[in-house]
This record gives sequence, structure tokens and C-alpha cells, in this order.
Amino acid sequence: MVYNLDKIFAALADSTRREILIMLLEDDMAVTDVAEPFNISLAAISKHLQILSKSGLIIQEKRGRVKWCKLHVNAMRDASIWMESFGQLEHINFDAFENFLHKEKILEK
Amino acid sequence: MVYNLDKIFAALADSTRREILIMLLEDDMAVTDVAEPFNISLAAISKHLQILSKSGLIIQEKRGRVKWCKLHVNAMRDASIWMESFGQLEHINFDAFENFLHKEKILEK
DNA sequence: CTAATATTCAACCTTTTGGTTAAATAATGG
DNA sequence: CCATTATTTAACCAAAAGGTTGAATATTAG
Repeated sequence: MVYNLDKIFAALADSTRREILIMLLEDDMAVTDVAEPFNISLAAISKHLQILSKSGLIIQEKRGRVKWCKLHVNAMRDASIWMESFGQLEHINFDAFENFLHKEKILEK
Repeated sequence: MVYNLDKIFAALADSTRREILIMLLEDDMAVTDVAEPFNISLAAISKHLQILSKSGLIIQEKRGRVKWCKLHVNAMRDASIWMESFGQLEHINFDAFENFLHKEKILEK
């Protein structure tokens, strides 16, 4: 399966959706739980999740009445490969990267 | 200077703009020359270049009546760093990457 | 000075995006 | 069976995106 760069980058171009992806790094989540920290409607979150689904960045699986959302990182790899072509990543700025992880609270101080 | 992920990813979400970036990998170009391979109006290309400029992915510099466009890859690094957080890039798929470079005619067979 | 070249701006159009609220659907618990 | 919970759909709205054409603005060449 090949991913659609238009859809992947468009999905990543919204900060709400990027925050959702970061939340899903930690664990799979139900739609209602994804919506909890945001103050927009559940319907809006549902749409964001559909955009993430169609881009391939997440997979949704319904069990009972709960639809579980989980990261599907393969899609992002396609986008990364595209970016690689600019020959920058061999000089990854690890300080900036670690900084990012702290800012997003993925790592604790 | 810090780049705006919304703008960078949104700029990358359009295939015309990604093609422009690939063209600029080879060399700096004037607006008219960027427009040449596309069959949309010059005004449309001008808008695409403004979007790329505002995202920080290119820099435009006017010399005489010609506005030169050049890649400014630092912006893309911010987006790459974001993607790094998904822990995928340490296993870069180099086959896929080389494949991409051939497909985009950056490398010849 | 004038014509040609390079680029942008303005006005317009259609489609998409991101949001809303209210109603619909589906599954579960009691 | 019925009320509750989980999620989506539908109808709507305002703003943004991506395109057009035609006019405007610089700058250069002759």
C-alpha cells in the first residue's frame, strides 16, 4: 500500500490533529477520550479523526460501541522519506529534537 | 528563528508545491522558469511561491526585475524533527528512499 | 522615451476546511 | 424493553485554498 502525500501532509497541517497524534503515542484511545482535552465539539473531533484515518496516520477499529483509534506510523514514514530527499536529515539537530520531546511532555525533565 | 509547523505542513500538502521544491533542489530559479513546466497561470504559481515563502521553505530575492527562488531547507528540518518524535526515522527505509530519488529523477539509473 | 519582460495585485469563482447544533444510529446495562 | 452511552450524519456557516483573467507595477533593452 502506498500513502498519499497530499493527505498525509494536509492531515499534519493542523495543530489539533498533531496533538491527537501525540496523545495516541502514549496509548490507543476511544473517540470520546480523544475529544476530552479539547474544547471543540465531539463532531469536530470525529471529523479530525476521519481525516487522520483517510491519510493513513491512524487506524480506527470498532469494538462494541467504542471506536478505538491507534497510531499507524507507516504512513508518516512515506512523508519522512519525501523529506529525506532534501538531504537534511543526516544532520539531525538532536538538541532541538530533545527540546521538542520535553515541550510536548513526552519526556519529563 | 522558529518555523510554523502548520504553515510548513500545509505548504507541503500540495503536489505542485512539492514539485517546485524538487525543481529548486537542482538550482535557484526565476518565477517565470518555475512556472514553465506547469499548465496553470503565472499568477497561480506566484501564489504558490508566496505560500512556500511564508512557510520558510524557500527564500525569494529580487535582483533587477527577476525574483529568484531558492530552497531554504532549515524550515523542513523543523517538520522532520516533529516527525522524529514518532520514533520511525531511526529505521529509515533506504530502499524506498532511493526508489523515490529515481522516480523523481533526482538520480539517474 | 518606449516597448517588452517579470512579477504581483485585484476581483472574482468554486471547492474545501473547520467549526457549529440537532438528529440519527448502534450497542450496552439494568 | 428502555434509558444511556458512543459515535456519526446532516444541514448549515464563515473563512481559506486554488484557480482564473485583466490591470498594475517595476525594470530593462534598444
